[in-house]
Amino acid sequence: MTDSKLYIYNTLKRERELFEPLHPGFVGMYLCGPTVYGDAHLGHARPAVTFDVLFRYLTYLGYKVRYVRNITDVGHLVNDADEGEDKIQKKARLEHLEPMEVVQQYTLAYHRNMGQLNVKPPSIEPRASGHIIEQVLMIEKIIEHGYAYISEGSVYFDVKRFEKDYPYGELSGRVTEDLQHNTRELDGQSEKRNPLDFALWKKASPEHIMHWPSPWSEGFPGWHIECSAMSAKYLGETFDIHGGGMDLLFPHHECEIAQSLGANGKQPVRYWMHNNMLTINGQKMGKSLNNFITLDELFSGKHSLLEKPYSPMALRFCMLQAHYRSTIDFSNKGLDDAEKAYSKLSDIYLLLKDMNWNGTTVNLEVEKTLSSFEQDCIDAMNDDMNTAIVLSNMFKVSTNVNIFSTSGKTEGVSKETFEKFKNAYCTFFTDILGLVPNESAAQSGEEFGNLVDSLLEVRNEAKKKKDFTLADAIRNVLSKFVTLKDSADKTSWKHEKKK
RNA sequence: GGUCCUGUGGCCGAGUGGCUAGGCAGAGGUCUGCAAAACCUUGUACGGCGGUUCGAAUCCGCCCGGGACCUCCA
Repeated sequence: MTDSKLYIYNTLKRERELFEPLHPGFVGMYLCGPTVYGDAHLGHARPAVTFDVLFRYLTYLGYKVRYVRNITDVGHLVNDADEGEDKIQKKARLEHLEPMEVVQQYTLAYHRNMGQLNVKPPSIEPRASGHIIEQVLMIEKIIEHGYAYISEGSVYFDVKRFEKDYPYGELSGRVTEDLQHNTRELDGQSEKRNPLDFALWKKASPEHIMHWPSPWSEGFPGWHIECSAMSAKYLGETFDIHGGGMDLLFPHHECEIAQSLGANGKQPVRYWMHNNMLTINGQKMGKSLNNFITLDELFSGKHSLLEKPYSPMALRFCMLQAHYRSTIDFSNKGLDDAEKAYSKLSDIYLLLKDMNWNGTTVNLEVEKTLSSFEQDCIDAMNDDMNTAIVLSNMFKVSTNVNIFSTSGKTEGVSKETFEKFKNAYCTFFTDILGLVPNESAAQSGEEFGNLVDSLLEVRNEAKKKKDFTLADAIRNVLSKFVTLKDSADKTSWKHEKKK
């Protein structure tokens, strides 16, 4: 357990594996990013936060990490009713905007939301539309190697042919024979030799606005090729970590593997990582179910299912409290709990940040608790990124910090251990888990702070004179804006957004 | 229908063949003019039925419930 090496669950192997990067000291990771045809919703937040924490942790471990997260701004079908119309094109028509205008608008919105969640920007954020050439070149290679065929100006991946040389379905545990029976009729099916074949390039129908020239037709790339082409370009034909939601396991990631093997003859990814999905009040989130919550709606509280606005950090915390491979159920109660719990750890952070060692004795138990804190957190992260245990460790030490704070003495701990612990707590809170401390007095603005302090002076005067009616009246007024904490000698306060 | 995951105390949510998860809520107490905050104490849970084992909530089988994917989806 304390062997202090990172183990991650590899979907390909279906077990935890020791993480060893291809090139010592360097890590290449790729995450399937958003399709920018609509507002970012709760579902976008999960992989973004999950792999943000991984990115941060790998960096903390000393790796030089290149993190690539794409923006999908071409292709992708909506559903049967849309007859294969390009998502982005459809939206553009509805809003009478240029497709790239829509892309820009939602890309900026996505970035804004990610910023609110304190998700770090990736090292490279490539766009599918900017890598048409790379995709065409990759398709050509696949054709050359005999794993794809041209049909009516479109190019399809030949799964049957591919299966003669490589296994297909390993990642998702699919057996092609079973899939045959369960495949539905889709647009363009007649052009395919086999229902399992998937498009690498699609000829654009006349009403398609977004299309590019290619050796086969004016058209657009297939649904899966962009990730293969862009990950290979920036991370190499084989790289370390590929992440995404479990829903992308099949067909998306399966197809990525097939394409890369077909083009380069190499397994593209060494560790496949998949975050689980989320539900709303126990139900799958989906537009048709009317429980689809965008991040803007969550942060503003403007959604019929929400009782109040929830802060980005409440959401982030909520996700960190669960393991990334478990489903998370969102509810007002769950978010309320997360908000309170987060606020508690945030208070501890703020107290600790400005605390200096001034102890006189060493208590074995306190010393032990605080000295093992850092290693306990590292062990938890090393165990397939168990952020829930990290948070649990943080709660365990919160009592110690509160006692230090109320007593004004860091009693029971050696200076060395205290410094190490303080540093570890702050590092894990902000740098690794990526939490931003709650708005403190200092951040509320000087004037606001002065006003509160002045009122508290009056209240303390009143208290001295035992005029509790006045003192309580002031407290009642203030409690609409801040939370007061009376201690023996002074009253501290915390700015909090009230319901 | 096929493939796979899952069922933990009031709620959320880790974990796991014998040793404390944690949070929220609740109860009692300390402090306090009162309250809040903080601190102390308190809960003996692992869907059901069998099996393996010295020992299972943890492994196996069956049953029941929930979910995901198989079609764009994070």
